[in-house]
Amino acid sequence: MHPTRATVAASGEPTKLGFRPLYMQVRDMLVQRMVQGLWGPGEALPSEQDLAAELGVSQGTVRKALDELAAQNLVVRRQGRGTFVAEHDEARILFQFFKLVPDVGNPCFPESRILSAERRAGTAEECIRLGLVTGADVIHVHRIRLLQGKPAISETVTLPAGLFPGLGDGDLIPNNLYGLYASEYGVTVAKAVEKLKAVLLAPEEAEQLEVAPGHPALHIDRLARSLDGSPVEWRVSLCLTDAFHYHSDLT
Amino acid sequence: MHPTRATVAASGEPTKLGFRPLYMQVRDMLVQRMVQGLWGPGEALPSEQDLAAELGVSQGTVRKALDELAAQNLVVRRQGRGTFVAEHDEARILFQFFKLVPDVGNPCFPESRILSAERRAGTAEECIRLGLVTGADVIHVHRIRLLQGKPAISETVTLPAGLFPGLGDGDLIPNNLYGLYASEYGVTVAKAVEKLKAVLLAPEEAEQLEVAPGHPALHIDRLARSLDGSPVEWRVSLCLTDAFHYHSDLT
DNA sequence: TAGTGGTCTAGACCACGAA
DNA sequence: TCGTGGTCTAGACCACTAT
Repeated sequence: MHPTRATVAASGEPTKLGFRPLYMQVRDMLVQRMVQGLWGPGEALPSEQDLAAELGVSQGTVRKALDELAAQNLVVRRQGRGTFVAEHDEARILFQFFKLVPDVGNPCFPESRILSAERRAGTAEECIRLGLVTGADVIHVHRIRLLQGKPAISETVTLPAGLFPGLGDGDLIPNNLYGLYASEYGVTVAKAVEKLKAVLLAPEEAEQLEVAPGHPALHIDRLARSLDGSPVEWRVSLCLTDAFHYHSDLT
Repeated sequence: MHPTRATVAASGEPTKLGFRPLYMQVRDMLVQRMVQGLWGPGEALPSEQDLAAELGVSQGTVRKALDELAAQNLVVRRQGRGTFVAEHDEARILFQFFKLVPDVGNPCFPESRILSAERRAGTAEECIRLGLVTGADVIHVHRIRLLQGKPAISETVTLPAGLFPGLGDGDLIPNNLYGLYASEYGVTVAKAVEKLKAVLLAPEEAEQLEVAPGHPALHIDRLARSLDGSPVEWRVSLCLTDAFHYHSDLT
């Protein structure tokens, strides 16, 4: 049925050195198809049996690939229904990407008040962080985010303009940006890295957040990456942590 | 070979309602044995074949159980050698439990300077956080931790005295506390939850960290839990984040 | 009832590490 | 050389969902 080492999708060479386990090849191919937008967020993937037949591997191998994708939150498996591409709905954002929760009460999604949105040449730092050539165009958004009705976060978002044509040109900018990236531009935020520091607010920042200058705030520097690992968004947030805290699970 | 639903370890009932998949039962039993100290940190577990034979399940079922434990960092699998109970060596602490890293350079383990260590009745808050009855004895340690040779963290650690008899009574308190808990008291820290806030340092705290009062600092409140989920340690850290940051992976 | 993912088994061969 | 975990297969039955 199979040679000693089958290679999915017949990449040509007999894969002597540098071969990879079949299930990893299957996993990578499935990711590739998601990147290409073959299946959009919320859509069902083919069944394990169908994928196995198409790729010429056993169902167990497809299953192991899908299990890994599920562990990375890239797909959601539902018994009796199928396997679906993960969506960036508010529930997922809340449990995966938004770590600021009230000291008392349940996690909640912040409202947004846009202060500015523009397209311009990126600064040196912006281009480096986003992996762009110096001087490439970026989209820059500044907004205040409210929790429990009060200003809690001053947030600046910087995006590669090439990935998001037309974003912010008069359009409304929705509260849930990752959902917009996915639905309008086919860009899926798959993971992010955050760097946290404690800082003092400058007068301007303090005014936006309606506290006194010199008030302490949590400074969060986040770089979000897409399915293929390329930088998609650089986001810097200044968070008031008087009634909230950043939740971190060490497992 | 097996009834419709085998139950590992013959817990008596035929497991009608509330039965659990075999691999979960196997996983829980393995955790139970680690809790009991049957295999100490760093020791090898029996091979998959041996465990399968002993428990009367297939090797695949044991494997799935072990894979889950490996995903939780409770065991480490090494091809060709065996499966080992995870240790709290500095490498693991560094990648799993110590998230404060230099802005430039590699993560490093902090040195410690003990300021106080005492055994006393716990405060109301301490007893609540640790799940103890009001007024139970706790061990309280206060130390300054140094990174790159300079004070960076003021840390207070509170433990249930009952779990750690004799700790701090003249003994040296090592740098790596989780290693001590495991090796001397058979208590394995398996996971923890942290709450982060930005605060201003009070005069006394500032003096200990050799900065000016009112300097911003990252306030980290950590509750660590053992294999069975019971609270083991409450730790509050005040961290200078001028040259360091807290690293958080969102995956 | 049909189709999906979830569990469990049995057996084969491979890659790695230690003796 | 042997024993370990790692990969892959094939097939069975179960639980859940939709129709």
